[in-house]
This record gives sequence, structure tokens and C-alpha cells, in this order.
Amino acid sequence: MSGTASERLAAGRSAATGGARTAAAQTAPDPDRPASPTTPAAATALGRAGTRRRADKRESILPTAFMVFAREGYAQATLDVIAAEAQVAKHTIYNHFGDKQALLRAVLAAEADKALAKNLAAVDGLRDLDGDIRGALEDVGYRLVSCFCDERSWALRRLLYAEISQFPDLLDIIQGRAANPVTEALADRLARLALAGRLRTADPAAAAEQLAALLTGSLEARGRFGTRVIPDDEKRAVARAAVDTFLHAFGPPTPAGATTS
Amino acid sequence: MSGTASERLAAGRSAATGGARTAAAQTAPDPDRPASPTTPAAATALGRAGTRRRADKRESILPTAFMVFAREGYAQATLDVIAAEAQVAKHTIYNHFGDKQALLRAVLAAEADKALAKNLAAVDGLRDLDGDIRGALEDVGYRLVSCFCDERSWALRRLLYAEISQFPDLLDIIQGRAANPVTEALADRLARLALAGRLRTADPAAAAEQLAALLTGSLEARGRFGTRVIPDDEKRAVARAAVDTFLHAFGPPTPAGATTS
DNA sequence: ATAATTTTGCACTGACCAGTGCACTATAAC
DNA sequence: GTTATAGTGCACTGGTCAGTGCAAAATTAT
Repeated sequence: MSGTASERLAAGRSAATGGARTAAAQTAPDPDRPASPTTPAAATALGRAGTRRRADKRESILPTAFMVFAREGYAQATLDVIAAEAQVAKHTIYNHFGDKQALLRAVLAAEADKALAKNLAAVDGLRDLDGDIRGALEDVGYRLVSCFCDERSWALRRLLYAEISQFPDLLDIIQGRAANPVTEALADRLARLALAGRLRTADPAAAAEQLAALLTGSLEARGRFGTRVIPDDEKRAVARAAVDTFLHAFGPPTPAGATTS
Repeated sequence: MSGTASERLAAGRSAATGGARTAAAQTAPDPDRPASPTTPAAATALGRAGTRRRADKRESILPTAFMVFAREGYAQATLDVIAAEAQVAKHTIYNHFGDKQALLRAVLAAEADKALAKNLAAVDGLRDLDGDIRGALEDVGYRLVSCFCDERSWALRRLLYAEISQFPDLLDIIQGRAANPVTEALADRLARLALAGRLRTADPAAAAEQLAALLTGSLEARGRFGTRVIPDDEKRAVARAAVDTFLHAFGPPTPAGATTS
């Protein structure tokens, strides 16, 4: 009933953030939340002084905390280490987030937002209703696979999996912010393609669910839960095989889709 | 190259073990390790007395420790609690396993063994080379889905996911004992079916990988990582949809497989 | 400058817990 | 019985860590 589909897809990022202890506080200007960088308008809302610094510190803490949580695990990660690597006083973290749990929630929410953007960008590759469907699907599939295999994506899933029994609401944070929207977007694209006669399915949500399953199903084992880097051609091979099977089931009715391999 | 296929399948159990504190020491005679129950031969090797008691205690500790680890998480679980619930002195645990990490490894290994048995039994439903393929696949698929959705199976994956970055060798313990054998067994069955002309595939391992992906791909989201119980008919629907797609891609060449829905 | 706010450094509490030591008991082989 | 092995109960050490208190900066608006 409810679109319980390929939530496994979401969560991905390009893993460009390299060094840990050296470039911890660099905080690349990622398109996180617009915040209130230099606009004098937001200054009236909350606090008259230190507004700018406050946002800076927050944006400095979140990615560092995510890295530490991912590296050490939530339970083992200490706020002293996070504070040190973020070059921030421990008190500042408490001022911003209250306690460790709240910090985890904020970190996962921010990371899920980033992942969602990447995934939606990938799915958007299916906007073209006319071109080569197989090629477009393979391309989108490869991009989704890459999102899934991103280092930060693995870390996000690990943290979720690890703490889900302690904090069940984490699931809603991540699924609501990242997984479900991706699935729905994919189903939307497939529906348009079906309506244009390029695909054959009466249930786009189910088709999206199965496409996502085919794409990501083998990645956990292949990537050894994030401890092994999957080479690029292997990702492409997975995407191609997934799309091949997908098109056998949902491909266009008239022409044959079994030209490859 | 190496058969990195549907390891996600493995790990399942019927969850028949019910009460924790009441029937903790019951220790059903699961085919864990042969040990040396009453054989006088092994008595000469290590210790002359208490051999029987020792095995009893060990079999009492393992399932209780698994339950506590699953409930509280590895880091939060304390050996005092495990000892109390297993009705055993804390010292006894240290005598048997050395330290907390070793206990975790032993627990996961034992649980993976149980899961493997269940999964192999399910895959064995594909031994019949003559009957209704679709029906057989749907039945096996349903049983594999049930293994995957078992409470203990969720817990096993959660523990693995949570601690994989701290103890990477856990992956080998579980994949080697449970996931890989299941994948290979499934590939074996598919190969026999292909050779008998009932399926069409040149790469049974790839086919098994995709079948497993189709079966389990949507279960993480549907089961909310183990926090929601998937009703039986939903499991059957997932299996039917997976097999339907699978047969479109790998079904017999001559007859049409699109009779359902 | 002045005042409001935020950040910092440091010390401290309180709790939790892995692992150990020891004296004692229970079981089983002889 | 004796003896060796295994298990028990309890107290204890040593270490870690979330969260707090406080007083001194630093920053920004007015």
C-alpha cells in the first residue's frame, strides 16, 4: 500500500572530503542549509549578537561529528574527540544540540539531506522520454549505485542499522528525508515512461522497488559493507545486469530488448 | 569474479526460542558443535572432570548473550547482565570465551550456523527438476524471505552492521558461515534447472544474485530494519513479484511465463 | 565604551563497566 | 575418601565518559 520501496537506495555522496585531523574544520561550503550567512534580516529573529559565529560553529560541528561517529561508532565516539577535531569547545556542542543523542539525530538528518540531493539528481536522468531507454536506465542505475557505494552512504547506513533498536525514530528521520523521496521520484519517472509507451507496467511503485532492489541488492556483499571499494567497471556491470533484467520484465512490449550480451 | 552474490539472504531462524529468563538454560540440542557430550574418549584430551557441565554452560551462555547483544547493542550490553540472564557467574563467561569481543565472535558464529541451516533447507526446495517451476520458486522465495525477516536474522544483521567497522573480521565469520554457502547453493540449484531446460541462463551465479536481490531488496524498508513485523501475505506477495520478474528474465524460452496477474 | 551573547578551557561529579583476585562450593573421576 | 576441574559470589581496581559549573575571553550590536 504505502510506497515501501527502494529506501535502500538513498544516502550517497561523492566522498570528496579527504583528510580527517588536518582538514577537519575546513568545512567546505557544501549546499547544506541556506542559514543566514550575511543577511542582516535574520539577525532580528534570534539573538542580536554572535549570530554569524553560531551558524559557523554549527556547520563546523556537524560534518566532523559525522566523521567521528562513522569512524568510531556512536557509542564509542566521545564528545571530547568530536570537539577536538571540530576545533570547538565541548560546551559549544552542548549549547547547540543539547546532548549526544540530539547531536546524532542532527548529524543523520543533515547527512540524509545531502544524500537525498545526490539521489534525486541521479533519478532526474530519466526525464528524457524519447531517447535510448536502456542507455538512460543504465546511466541512472550507475549513478544510483555510485550514491549507494559512497563512503558516507555506507557510514550512514551503518549508523542507522547500529542504533535503530536503541532509537527507532532514526528510521523516520532518514527514510522520510532520503529514502522515500527517492523511491517516489523514481516511480514518478517510470510512470511517465510507461505513459509514453516506453515501459510496460501498471504499478510504477512496484517497478521502482524492483529496479532499486536489482541495483543495490548485491552491493552490500560486493562492497563488504563498506570495507571494500567497488571498482567503477564493476558498478557499471551491476547496473547493466540490473537494467537488463528489469527490461525483460518491464521493457517495451513491441521491440525486443534482448540485444545485449 | 568471485561469487559475491546474495549474501544478504542468509541469516534466518524460526525464532522458536521464546522466553528469555525462564527458558534461558533450556539449550535446545541444536546441531551446534559436536563437542564431547558423553564420549569418554575426549575426556583424556582436556580435563577429566566437569566436561559435561562445561558444555552445558557454554550452550547456555551463547543464546542468552545473543539476545542481550541484540536487545541492547554490543557496546551497551554488559557482561553482568548476560551472566545474570544466563544464570551463570560472570567468571564462567570469561573462562569460556576470554573477553567480550571473543564472546561476540562466538555468538555470531553460532547464530550464523543456525541461519545457514535454515536457508539451505529453504533452497533445497528447488531439488525437483520436473514440477511447476514458478510454484517451486515462489515457495522457496517465500521461505528465504521468511528467513530474512526472522527476528534473529534482523538482530544478526544489525550487530554485524554496527560492529563491522570496529571488527572487520566479523564479516568473514558471517559471510563465510552463512551468506556465501547459501548463494552458492542457490546458484547450484539454478544451474541444474538451466541444464534441465527449465531456466535460461549462462551464469547461474548472476541469476542467483539477482533472484536474491529481488527477494530481499525491499524487505529492509518494508520491515523497517526489524522494527516492524511483515505479515505473511505480504511476504508471499513479495516472493511472487520477485519470481515473476525473475522468470521474465530467466524463464524457460519456449512457453510464456506471463500468465499471472 | 557598554551590554548581550557566545565561546573557551579546565576541573569536577557521578555513573558505568571490563576485567581480576580470592575464598569457597560443587561436581565428577579415581 | 582424595583430587582435579569447573563454577560461584563478592569485592575491588582502573579507566572511560556524559554532562555540569565557573570564570575568563572573544565577538557583535548599540
